[in-house]
Amino acid sequence: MTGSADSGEGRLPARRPVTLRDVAEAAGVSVATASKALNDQGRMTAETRTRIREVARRLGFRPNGLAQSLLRRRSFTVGLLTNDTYGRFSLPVMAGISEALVDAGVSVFLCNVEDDPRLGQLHVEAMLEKRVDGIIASGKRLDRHLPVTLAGLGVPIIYAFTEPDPGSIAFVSDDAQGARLAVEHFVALGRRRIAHVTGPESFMVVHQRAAAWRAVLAEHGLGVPDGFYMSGRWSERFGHEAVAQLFGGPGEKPDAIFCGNDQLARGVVDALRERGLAVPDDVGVIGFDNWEIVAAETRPPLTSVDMNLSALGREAGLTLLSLVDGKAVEPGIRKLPCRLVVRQSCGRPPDG
Amino acid sequence: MTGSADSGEGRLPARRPVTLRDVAEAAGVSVATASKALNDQGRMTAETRTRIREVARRLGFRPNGLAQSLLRRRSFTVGLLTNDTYGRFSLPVMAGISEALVDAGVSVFLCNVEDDPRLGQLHVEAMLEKRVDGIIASGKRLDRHLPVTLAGLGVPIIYAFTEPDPGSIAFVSDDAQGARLAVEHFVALGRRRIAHVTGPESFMVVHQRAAAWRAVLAEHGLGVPDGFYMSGRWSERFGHEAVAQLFGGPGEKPDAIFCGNDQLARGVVDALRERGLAVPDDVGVIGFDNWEIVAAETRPPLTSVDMNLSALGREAGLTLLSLVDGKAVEPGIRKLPCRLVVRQSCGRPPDG
DNA sequence: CTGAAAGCGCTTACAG
DNA sequence: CTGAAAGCGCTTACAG
Repeated sequence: MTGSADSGEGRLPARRPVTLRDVAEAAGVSVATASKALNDQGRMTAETRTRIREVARRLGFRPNGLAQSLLRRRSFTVGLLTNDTYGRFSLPVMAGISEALVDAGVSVFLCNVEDDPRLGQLHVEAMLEKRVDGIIASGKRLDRHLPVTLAGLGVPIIYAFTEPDPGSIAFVSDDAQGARLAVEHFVALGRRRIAHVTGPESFMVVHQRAAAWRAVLAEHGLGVPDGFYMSGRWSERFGHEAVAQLFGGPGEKPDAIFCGNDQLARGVVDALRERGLAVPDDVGVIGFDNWEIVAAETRPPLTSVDMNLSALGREAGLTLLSLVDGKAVEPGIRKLPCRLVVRQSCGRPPDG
Repeated sequence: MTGSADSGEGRLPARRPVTLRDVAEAAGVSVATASKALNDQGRMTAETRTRIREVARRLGFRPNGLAQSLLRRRSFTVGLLTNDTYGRFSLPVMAGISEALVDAGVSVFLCNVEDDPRLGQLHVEAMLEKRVDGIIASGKRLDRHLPVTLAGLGVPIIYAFTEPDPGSIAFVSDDAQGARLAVEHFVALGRRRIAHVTGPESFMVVHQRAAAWRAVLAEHGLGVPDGFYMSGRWSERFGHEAVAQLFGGPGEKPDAIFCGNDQLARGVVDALRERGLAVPDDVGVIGFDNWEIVAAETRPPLTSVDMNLSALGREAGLTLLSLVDGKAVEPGIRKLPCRLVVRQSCGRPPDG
């Protein structure tokens, strides 16, 4: 049969997309009727409806979302502002957001603003002109602003890991709870001299995690010997330096080290091994971030606190959707729980 | 002065955006005139034009991009399909693409398809409905397809690090050239027994880099002793295993090791140190990828081949823009050059 | 120099 | 049961 319609027709790039009008003409009805047939609106004979649908299918009709959006005053797009394109934090968050939204037919504009106000401005302008239904501002730290002003834009906004405007909604992991998980795990394993090696004190999370570490120790009647708290850089190198200090001098030595991130933990584990100390038998180590590629390659593989970033992204996405739908959402900072991923660096249970 | 217009007016989220009609009414002209005034079209007294502009500015008018796009048949959006959201390859590529496009007023839809055909389908549908001007398909390997069919979509497409459809345009780094850079650097440094430790042979790049390594050696009259080529996994662990084999048995020992990625190189460097071999004095090491966070923390810091991913992304973005503008672009696979980032693991020049 | 009209591709009351 | 009309917010010939 010649002329039979197959989905391969029309591979020329320059062709005009088929419009509703094309469908209507081919089916011998008005555009209005065609529209209603395809959207399950109005009343018409089942026969007419299926015939129109059949024609639409055959022609490869795909409604123009631009026209629909104009009418509905809803673009089914949201903007994702981020300053962490190279980093590993935003990624799982972005994946979670995207996953939550794609099923609602909502697409995400990726707006990498780094720390450049010009880029921020540019992207915000573009988003607004494209009439995004909402914005997610995603960063690396709750205590730092993105290089943009988002207040009073007239668009729903959700913040994730970045400083929110007053009265808005922000998502962040519960760092204190995450840290408790790690330290309590050590305690349950029978460790009694638990040190903490972490990043610079200019980071809010450094204080939150350290406070939780101290609190758990206190709750169990454990002390913090001099030098058991070490704040420095977020680097393997500082992990090495910390071990040199912790084990180099006189005084009490730790039997466990809770680290502020996985890179520190990696440095700590390597340094311990180089000193002839066994991990976890002599010293247990737990990291933070559960950065798979570091945690899994550490020898032994690293136990680490996972911030559930992609679940957090999903939550953020769904909450934005609620906001867009006009639902009322309580403002404030929502702290989502972390989980401990146990590998081999922390030690086995006493009865294991 | 009461009623003076300030940019802070209207912070209520539910307010209607101001339209061109609002501007026209406020300025006492027709919408047509208002449009022309703002777009520098048509002829009118300079006075009228500036007055209209002033009104628009005062009202905070921002043209509705949806309406403009409908008319222009150009949405000023492109879709970025990727299956590497968690990985480190797509990121710099995405950043480069985004950077190239933002200045042209083009926004990027982030479409994470992982390896799921359902997700692929979903995102392609969404992009098509939203009338993207073009698509960039970005992956991890030129020898693997994304889980989507992109042929015959009627939209310009650029491929980056993923298998292109026949007759289309793809960007990828020049792996052979990158490998040559590394091996020639070793040769220039006076190394004569250069081994190659790399990933699985199921990867096309493994063959391309290995061939270049062999070619450079041959050009300099250098041989490949038995066991100097080791193909395994892309992991630190395999780096360790490789060193154990290279230095554990009898036979000739390498004075340089070119590694297929930075994780391998990291494993190799660590293993060499553990054996008491000095890097770079006894054995030079060069990695591939220039994954900053690994390369910089290796002791000593790793010399590595950089694929210039973000420049590649920029090229891909600009090329897509040309296609969208209807310019003819030669199809084929474009290989973009790598560069060698010299740190300390490869050794200093003989005269250094 | 300015405005009325038509139209981008669709949807939604409202008639008939 | 189906269609004509109005309209989303804009732009662009075309009149005047």
